[in-house]
Amino acid sequence: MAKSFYITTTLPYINNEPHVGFALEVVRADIIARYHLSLGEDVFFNTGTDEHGLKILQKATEQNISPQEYADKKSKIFSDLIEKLDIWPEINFIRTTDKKHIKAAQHFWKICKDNGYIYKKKYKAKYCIGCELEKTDSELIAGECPLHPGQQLEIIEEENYFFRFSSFQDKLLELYKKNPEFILPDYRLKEIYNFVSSGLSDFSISRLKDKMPWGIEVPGDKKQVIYVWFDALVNYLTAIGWPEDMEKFKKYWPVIQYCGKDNLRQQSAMWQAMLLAAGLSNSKKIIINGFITADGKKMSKSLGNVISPFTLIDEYGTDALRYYLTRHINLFDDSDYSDARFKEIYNAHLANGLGNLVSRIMKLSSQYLNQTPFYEINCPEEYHNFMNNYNLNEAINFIWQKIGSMDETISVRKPFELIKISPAEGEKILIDLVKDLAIIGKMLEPFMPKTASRIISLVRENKFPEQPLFLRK
RNA sequence: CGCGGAGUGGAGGAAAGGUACCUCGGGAGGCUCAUAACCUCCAGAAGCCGGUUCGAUUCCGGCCUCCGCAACCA
Repeated sequence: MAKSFYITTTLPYINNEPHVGFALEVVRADIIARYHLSLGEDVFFNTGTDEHGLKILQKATEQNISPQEYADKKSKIFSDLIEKLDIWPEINFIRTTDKKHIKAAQHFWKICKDNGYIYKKKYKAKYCIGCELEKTDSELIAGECPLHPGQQLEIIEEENYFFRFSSFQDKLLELYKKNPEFILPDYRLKEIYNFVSSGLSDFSISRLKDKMPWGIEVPGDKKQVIYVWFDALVNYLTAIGWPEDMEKFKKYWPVIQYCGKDNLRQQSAMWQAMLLAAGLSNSKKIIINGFITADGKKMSKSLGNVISPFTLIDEYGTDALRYYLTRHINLFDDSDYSDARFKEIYNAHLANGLGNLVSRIMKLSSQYLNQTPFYEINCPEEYHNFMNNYNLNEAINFIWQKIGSMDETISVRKPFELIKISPAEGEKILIDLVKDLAIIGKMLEPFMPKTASRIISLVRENKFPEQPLFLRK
């Protein structure tokens, strides 16, 4: 039986348009998924949308539609993006408003409750009458709401369910110690270790339905809904059939997760504690991406510098975006984006680099070789090592090094000249070049699926590309 | 001392205890298979101050500067 492989992204919250950071996450996960597919593994790849909670309710109210309508509309945009990014078509797209997920989340709650990790408690919240919203301390400046300075905050008391996060400190620390590679990169493991070491407080996992009806009802309490985080995280289980199809679940669990650095705590501490509370085994690995900044600043709606993946795809094409995200965004640290840089990279590496190389080789090949040799294409060992270690950056660097050395070979060994003087020698060089080009195509498959298949079929049919692979911009 | 990250040629990035690499840009030459593409060569760099070391840009400490995060914010 084929080895199984389960990978997921975080579910983006649908209060805003998808931005390029989510594209980064899903593209990277897709590359890993496609790579494991190419190894013949039985891959389950999950993404979707996180759709409950106050912000969604507010947005829907603003637009005068029901939260479900709002969610349907927004979720569609995300699934369209998945398609446009050329993500593996068999990806599972889960919505936290799916019936199956709602049932699973409630079931998960019950187990945690039965195991004694959920309890009811009164808790005090600060409420700003101006905003008509609860405020957390971190939102306040000098004890006042920054939007309504001088106004007294009201203290309200509310009864909520709490999760005994505090019970899991030792178990979490043990998890981190035992699995030094549980989190990538290692400094994020250190970060979360410090956080958990410093002590954990229980957190609220429900909301009063009167105040916030847009959520999954707490089992056995019609007055409360499950807090959106607690519900959303369960999707990683629901996606692979839990709890109904335990056979499927056992086949794929545990999961490899991609997430942004803002999700470190939720994914690698809270979620892991939740799994322990439900008696399930922990995730296999969590890979933490950095952020993409825009011209040096954090992307935000108020700054108006949010980069839309749709715009980039329309301008440069899907594979160009996939290339940019994997090669020119740091694997783990923050990286800056600018339009000028994207264009520069597009022209230098895709048009002048890869695209031009394909043209020059295939021109020679189609002109001088009767047919291209059929080889079984095997990727070099180094490539596999990088891919198996999730080191997409090094893997793709390796490909471009190869491209560079092939350009050099053509200039230095001049097959275009040799073929006229000494056909046998010229042919031999050409055959090697074509063969290497096929390997490039093969290695590019997970990264740039369309481009890769174009290269491979050009080689196979021994054709000169009528349209350049990447037009100069 | 809340936690963490970063300061490398004109720009953006990488690596490494001992000739600092890549891309873009600048300069010079070459080639003609190719998308005015490609190849070769040249100029140009490590925030500041200490320490460890035969030797540090790399390790350690301090300072300065920048940037995240600070949990019920999804």
